[in-house]
Amino acid sequence: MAVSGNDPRRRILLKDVAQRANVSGSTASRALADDPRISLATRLTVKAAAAELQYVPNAAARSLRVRRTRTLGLLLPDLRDPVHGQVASAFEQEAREEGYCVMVVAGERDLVRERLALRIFAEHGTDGVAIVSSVLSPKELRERVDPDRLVLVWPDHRSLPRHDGPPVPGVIQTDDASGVRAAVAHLVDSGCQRVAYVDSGVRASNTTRAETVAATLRSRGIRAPLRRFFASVDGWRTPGDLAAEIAADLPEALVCYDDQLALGLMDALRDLGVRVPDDVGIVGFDGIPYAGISNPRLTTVVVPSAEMGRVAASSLIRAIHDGVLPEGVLLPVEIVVRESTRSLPARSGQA
Amino acid sequence: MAVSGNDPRRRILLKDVAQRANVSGSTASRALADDPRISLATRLTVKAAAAELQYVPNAAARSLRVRRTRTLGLLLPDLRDPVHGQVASAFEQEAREEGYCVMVVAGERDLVRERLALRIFAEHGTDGVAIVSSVLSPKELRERVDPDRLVLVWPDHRSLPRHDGPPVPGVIQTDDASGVRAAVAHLVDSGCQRVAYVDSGVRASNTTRAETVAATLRSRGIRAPLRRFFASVDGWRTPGDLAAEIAADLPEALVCYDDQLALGLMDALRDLGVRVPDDVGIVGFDGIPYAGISNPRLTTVVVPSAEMGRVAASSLIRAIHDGVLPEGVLLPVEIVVRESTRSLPARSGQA
DNA sequence: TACGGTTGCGCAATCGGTTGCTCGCCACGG
DNA sequence: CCGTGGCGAGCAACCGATTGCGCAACCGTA
Repeated sequence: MAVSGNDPRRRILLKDVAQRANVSGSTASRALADDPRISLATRLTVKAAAAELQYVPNAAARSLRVRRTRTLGLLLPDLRDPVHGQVASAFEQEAREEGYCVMVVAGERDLVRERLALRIFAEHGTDGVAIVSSVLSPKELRERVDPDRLVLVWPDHRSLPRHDGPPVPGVIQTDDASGVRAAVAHLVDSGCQRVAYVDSGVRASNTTRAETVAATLRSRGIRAPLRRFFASVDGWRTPGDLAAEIAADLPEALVCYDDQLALGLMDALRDLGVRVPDDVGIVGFDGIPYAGISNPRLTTVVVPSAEMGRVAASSLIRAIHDGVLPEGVLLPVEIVVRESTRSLPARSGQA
Repeated sequence: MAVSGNDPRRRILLKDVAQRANVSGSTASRALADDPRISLATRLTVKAAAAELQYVPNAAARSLRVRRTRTLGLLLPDLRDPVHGQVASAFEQEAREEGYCVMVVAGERDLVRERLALRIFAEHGTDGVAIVSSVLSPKELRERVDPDRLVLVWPDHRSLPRHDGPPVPGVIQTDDASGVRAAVAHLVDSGCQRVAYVDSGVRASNTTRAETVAATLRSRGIRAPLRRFFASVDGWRTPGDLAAEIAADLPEALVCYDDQLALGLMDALRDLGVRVPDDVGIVGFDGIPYAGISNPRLTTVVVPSAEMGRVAASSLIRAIHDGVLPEGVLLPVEIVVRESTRSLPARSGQA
């Protein structure tokens, strides 16, 4: 019948704790904050009272007063794909360990939703905001969010200044270019001449990787223009269609925009009787877990997704505390050679 | 030099809006809330002022007064794996569409961290909490969180009342048992007699699935006791070790705890020269995207992860509005037969 | 006994919206 | 001409914690 306490389940306030400890609210507050002006004895009494009453402070009241929420906003395109999952996971973990909690919004690569997210962060007074691969321009982002409390996580540097310049404060990138170069170099070293690039074609803006592929091929003395494929034209296209187009005139190797694409393509190629790596070599990008256990296992450029999330959170927190953004970071990537590009040298001038 | 406004970049308050609209703060507040007691003209004036000044209300102040935060807490074990990523994604999306935002914490299957998460939710005054596969008991959860504002998402029903009873309010489950039955039935129909179950062995608590496998086999007239394997004993074990143990005396088919395990196992078995499905059939569980493009493609019991997240959020929100928890939900699962169990009938009594 | 210096604690203002109650004003009917 | 009703808007309290400032008690010392 009666609830466990004698009160009608009312939430415990600081004032209740104070009352129980026979001190004022101010003293209780200071005691819980270990203010040295409060005697040790009083502090212990107050803490004991708080524990007994199961006092839980009201974050809204506190943040109203102190103008900090110990909350971070995380805006990313999607929580479903492995890369962003990794980033979000590491970000949340790092934040949590520093005593911050995370408000996460998936912007779904939509301008309106992303703007809304930023507004929500503003309303809730997040102490800082991290943005992963936004469709908003860095310029607009910095207008809408205090730039000193903002870190940009740009796994690929779409619409960001090329990272071959000096690092931009608050921007965390991966060294895509050298990853792509390593991938192409690996293919060329394996004897491939006819390398093609398969772009997600979500937006043609990201021509950087294709350019890097082309440049690397040229630097290796391969003169033929780079063939390019697009995983999606005008919004949609099945992996089967893409595979068919590729199979119609098979290159020796494919560099794919990311692992997801590479794996899907491998699957579709299998349906067409195209063997990997015997008929065509494939390289992915990202290093998602499934790249390591696919059949054949996928050669890929591993980007440190978790590290990105971690660094993003710790940079942001440092920015909050010091008031100044840490230098930008360019994280290294690493090529991992697996079966999908093995035994390539066995093949030479066929067709 | 000077910032864009004439003010020293001070945050815009309601009072500023009121001033600009020549009304009092109360009127401004009511106007922005479309209170019918305020004349239309005044409302428009106030809204215009708010828009011009780019007014952003302070959520802390508001929730302090109205005792609602329009924030939901989401506690899950991990953001990295595809299933929880799906759940989180759908939860966040649904919440966002209803005007709530989500505070997410990964509990990492750790008692302390999960309790801490609940406390954080309490401090921040989340209007509701959703918990996915906690290691805390439902009893403890309901003690620490207002049970009327709590939904439990239990993809497998570990330590929850078996779902063959009446649905429990606020509990969202999947119909695991019938999924497992369908999987086993499929194998038996394909001519398999010697079916084994491969458990994640994170905790031996989840014997339910193994029991269901065993019971289904018995009901199909197969008398031999069920062989069980464990993907982890005492915390760690490589897929290779597991595969070796299995390969040493190969069953005809393996039912795996989940897709991740199944895919890892397939990979490890391939190293041992064991062919799937020719030497052994494999069934997974969850229906993660990669199950559909693995080689061979994985037969699996598809659970509606996104649906779980969506339903969790909408149930929670309904609970918040109506003050009473919607009935529990048991979501259907579906077996999808793919290559990893194909051509099984071709094989019969070999060793 | 008186006095300066600590030490320990409480008063009351404050953070920024929200809302119950009240009040002024105008129109209309008696 | 005055009473009444309704509409539109403002005053001030309130949500719950934090904190600047001040005060009282107590110490030791002269």
